[in-house]
Amino acid sequence: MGRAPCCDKANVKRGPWSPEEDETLRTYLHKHGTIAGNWISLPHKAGLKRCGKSCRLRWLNYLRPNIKHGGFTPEEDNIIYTLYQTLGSRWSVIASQLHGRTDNDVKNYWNTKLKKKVLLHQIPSPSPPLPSPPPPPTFTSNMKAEPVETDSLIHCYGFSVAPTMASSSSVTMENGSSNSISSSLVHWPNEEEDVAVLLAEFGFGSSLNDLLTGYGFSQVN
DNA sequence: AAAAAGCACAACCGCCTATAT
DNA sequence: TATATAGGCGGTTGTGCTTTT
Repeated sequence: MGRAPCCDKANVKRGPWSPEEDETLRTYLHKHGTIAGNWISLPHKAGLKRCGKSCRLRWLNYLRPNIKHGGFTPEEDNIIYTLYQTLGSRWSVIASQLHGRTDNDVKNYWNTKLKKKVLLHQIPSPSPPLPSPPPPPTFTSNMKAEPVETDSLIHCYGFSVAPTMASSSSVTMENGSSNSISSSLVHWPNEEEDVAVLLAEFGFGSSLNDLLTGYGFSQVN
């Protein structure tokens, strides 16, 4: 049995949002907030003939305050390119490092413009090519993290990055052998959200310093 | 001026994950 | 522990605008 659809597609409006619908959604969310109730029931409560997912997307990508559209700066180009090289197409993580940008915006920008710029070498390569990450391990037990504080500043592609907490964990493989995984919460300067995925995903079997060095970071004392 | 092609971006689709029951 | 459900995400498509022929 497949998953039940999130809404009755025959009875919801699709396609571009009208200014009236935008205003209805904006007014409702200003009054009730985005966490009151849930997105699925929101359209009915707000009086919209839309799928809840569509409302969520419209709010997050267009109506939310402080959203920036278009006009990406060269600095933003570099950030996107750098993070794309490191993380791949993890647009939500990349967008979280750019104030006011949405994952959809960054994704569209990459697919329509930035990718071509890179092919035409209009974006300077910021560092030697990154090594291929090892394949992700398969876990058979829960990880136990042991936080290790580190206060070293690290430089990468022109960014100063401070790993606020490194952790090493013991993991048992399917074949019974054990190994360790290093991860770090990386805080981008002037950003509220940490990039926890940067090292955790690829860090299997290496120390934190080995990882950082391997990915083009150089330590600054 | 009209048609075709290209482009930008909003929106949808379906899968995966987290969480509640 | 299993199942159902909502949220979140990345890939893809649709649509309208602009540029080219």
